[in-house]
Amino acid sequence: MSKPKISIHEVARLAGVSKSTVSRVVADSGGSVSPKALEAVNRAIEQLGYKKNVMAAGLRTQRTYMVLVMVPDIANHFWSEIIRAVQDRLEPEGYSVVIGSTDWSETREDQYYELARSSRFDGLILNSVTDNIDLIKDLGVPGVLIGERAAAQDIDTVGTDTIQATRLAMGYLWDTGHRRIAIATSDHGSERYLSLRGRAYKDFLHEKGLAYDPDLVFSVNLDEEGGRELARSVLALPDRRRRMDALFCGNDALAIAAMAEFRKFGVIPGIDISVIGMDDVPAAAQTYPPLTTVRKPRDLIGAAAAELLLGRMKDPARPAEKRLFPGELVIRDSVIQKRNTDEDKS
Amino acid sequence: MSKPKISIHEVARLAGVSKSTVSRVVADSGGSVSPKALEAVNRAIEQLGYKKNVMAAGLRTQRTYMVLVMVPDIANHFWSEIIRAVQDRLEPEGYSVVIGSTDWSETREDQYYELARSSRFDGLILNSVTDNIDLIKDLGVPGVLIGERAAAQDIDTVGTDTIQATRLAMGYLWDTGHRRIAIATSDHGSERYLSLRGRAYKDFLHEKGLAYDPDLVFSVNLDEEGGRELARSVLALPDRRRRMDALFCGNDALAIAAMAEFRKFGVIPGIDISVIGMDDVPAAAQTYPPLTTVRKPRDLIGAAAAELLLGRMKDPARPAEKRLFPGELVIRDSVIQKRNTDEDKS
DNA sequence: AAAAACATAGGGAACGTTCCCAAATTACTC
DNA sequence: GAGTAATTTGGGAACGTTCCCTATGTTTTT
Repeated sequence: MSKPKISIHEVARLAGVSKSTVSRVVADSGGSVSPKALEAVNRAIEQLGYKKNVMAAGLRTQRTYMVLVMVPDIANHFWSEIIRAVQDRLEPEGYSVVIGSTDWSETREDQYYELARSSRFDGLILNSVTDNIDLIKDLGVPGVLIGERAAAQDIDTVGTDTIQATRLAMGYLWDTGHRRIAIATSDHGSERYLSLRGRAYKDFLHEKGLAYDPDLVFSVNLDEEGGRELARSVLALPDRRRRMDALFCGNDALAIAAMAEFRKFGVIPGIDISVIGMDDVPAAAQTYPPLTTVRKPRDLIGAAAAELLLGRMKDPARPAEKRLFPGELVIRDSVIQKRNTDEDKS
Repeated sequence: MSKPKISIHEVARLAGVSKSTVSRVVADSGGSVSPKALEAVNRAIEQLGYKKNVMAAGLRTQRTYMVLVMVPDIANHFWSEIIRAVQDRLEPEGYSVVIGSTDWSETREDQYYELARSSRFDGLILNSVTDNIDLIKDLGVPGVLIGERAAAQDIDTVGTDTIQATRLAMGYLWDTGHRRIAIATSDHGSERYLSLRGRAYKDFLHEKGLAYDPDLVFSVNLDEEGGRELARSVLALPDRRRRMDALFCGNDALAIAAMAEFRKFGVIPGIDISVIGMDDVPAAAQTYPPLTTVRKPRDLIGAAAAELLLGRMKDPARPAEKRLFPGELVIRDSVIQKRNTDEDKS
C-alpha cells in the first residue's frame, strides 16, 4: 500500500506548516502548538498514515523507549512471571519490553551485552549468568540486577533475601526431624554468589551442631536436565540411605525433575526421601506429591526492578539501591514429617 | 569511564584516515581498504573502545539486524523451544533475536505491532492471538507466521499439520477403544483456524460413525488456568460417565493442569478417564501418570520459520511459502487401553 | 613507455528526526 | 492604542552513519 515512505516533510506540506511544527506534534517534548495547527497536522498524519521513524528520532534524542530484560531461561515460570511484572510496570510509562533469553549460555549473554552497548535500549534489567558487574556498569546503559549478589556494589539490585530463604527451608527440614540434609545449587554465577546460599547452609549446620559433608553438596544446572542429573548423582552416592534424608534444591525446576527421576528408580519422594524446592512455580502444586518449597515474591521483584530502572533512567546519578524480599514457606507433601530423633530439642 | 561518546570521527582522526575509510571498515558493505589503513583503523577502534551507533547506521541503511519473535506465552515450553530454534538459526547470520510475550492479550499484541511498525526490526516471526493477516502484511516488515492458518494467504507460514495431528490423536483414542471423545481447544484465533481442528474432529467422528455431541466440545485458554477450568467443566457435565470416556486437549499445558485437577476431585486420569495432549512439552513425561500426547517438531518449526524469514528479508518479492510438519504420537500412560467394544473392527 | 584498468581514499550529501534560535504573530497591560 | 510580554512558527544545524562520486596512486596491458 504505502510504498513511498512518508516522512515529517510530507505531513508538513499537506498540513501547510513547517517540519518543526509537525515535529512538535509528534515528539513528546511539548512545545506549544496552536489548536488550529495541531488539528491540521493530526489530520494530515491520519490521512497519510504517517509513522514516526524511531531510528531517526532516537539518533537525535538518544532515547529508544525500549527496555531489554535478559534472563537465563524464559521457560521457567520464575522468570516469565518476573518479566510479566516488569511489563506491567513499564508499559504504562511508554516503554516497550523486549526479552533476551540466554539459555544459560555465556556466548548468548555476550551477544545481548553487545546489543545493549550499541545504544539500542534505554535500560536493562538482567540476571547475569556470569557475574561481571563491571561489564554491566560499563555498558553505558542504566541497568538493574535481578538476583542477590554479594559483589554487586554501586548498582541497583533486586532479589530475594537468599540467606533468609535458605534458613527458612533448612529450618523447616530441621523442625520436621531431618538431620542429614543435602543441598543442590548451580555453579553458574560467581563464587561469591554461590557462597551466599552455601554459607547460609553451612552456618545453619554449624549452629545446629551438624557435621558438614562435602559429598552432600551438589552442583548442577538449575533446570530439568540438571534435576535428572542431580537425582542420578544422589542415587549413586555410596551409603546414601544412612548419609542423607533430605534434599534442598536450588529451585523448583530442579526439584520437580529430580523427584520424577527418583520415582523412576523406585525411590518415592515424600516417603523415601524429603525434597524441598525454591521459587514455588505453578507446577510445584501439581507434582506428585505436591512440592514443599519457598515462595519468592516474583511480582514484587519484577515491579521493584522496573521501579528502580525507571528511577535510574530519570536520574542516572542517584545512589544505587538494593531491595531484598523475604521468601515464604509453602508447605505441601514432599517433606516427610519424621519422628523426633534424639538430637531434637536437645 | 568513556564519558565522551566516541564516533567514527574520533577513530578517523586517531587512525589518520577519513571517516569514509573508517566506515568502510566498520560497515559490512565491503568497500576496499588497504591492509595498512585497516590495521590503523582497527587499532584506533580498539584503543578508543569505539562502538558503532546502530541508530545512526540504521537510519541510513534501514537495517537494524534485530528480529522480533512474538509469542503468546513464553512460559510454555512449546514456544520457548521454538524461540531457541529460531535463535540458533538467526544468530549466526548476525541477527539478534528479541522476544515479545503477549500473554494472550490483544492489547499487548497491538503494542508489539506498533513497535514493529516504527521500523525497529528487520523481520518478524509471530503467532498472533488475533488472526489479523492483513494487519501483519501492512506492517512494512517481513513477517513469518507460526501456526497453521487456513486464512493465511500470501504470507509465509510454518506450523504443524493440524489435521494430521488431530487425526493421529483421535485415531489412537479410537484404536484403544474410546468411543465418546471430548475435545478442548481455544477460542482465541480466528474461527477459520479453530475450524481446522474442529473440523478434523468432526470429520473423524463422522467417518467412524460416531455422533457429534456439542457439549463435548470445550473452549478454554490453552494454559494452566484454562486446564483447571476445563477439568471443572468436564466434571460438571451432567451424566458424564456415560457420555464421555476420553478428553483430547489442545495442548499439553492444558492436559497437565486438567489431569491434576481431575485427581484433586478423585477422578484418576489414565484409569477413570483417558487424557491425550498435544505438543509433548518436557513436563509431559513427568506427570503422574505420564501424558500421552502428539509431539510437534518444535526445532524444525523454529528453524523453518527462521529460514523463511531469512529468505524473505533477502528477497521481499518472493512468493509466500507454507511449511507444515507432521505430528508424531508419543504413547505414555494417560490413555486407557480399553477392552475392544462391539463397535470395534465392525 | 604510454594507455588503460584498477584499487584505495576523501569530501560531501543524504537518512528523518529534534532542538536551538530568531522572527512573526497574538495577547496582555496600563 | 502603543509598548511589552507571551505564544506560536519556521529555518537551519545537528545526531552518526553510509554511500555516491571524484581524485589520486598503483598496477597491468599492449
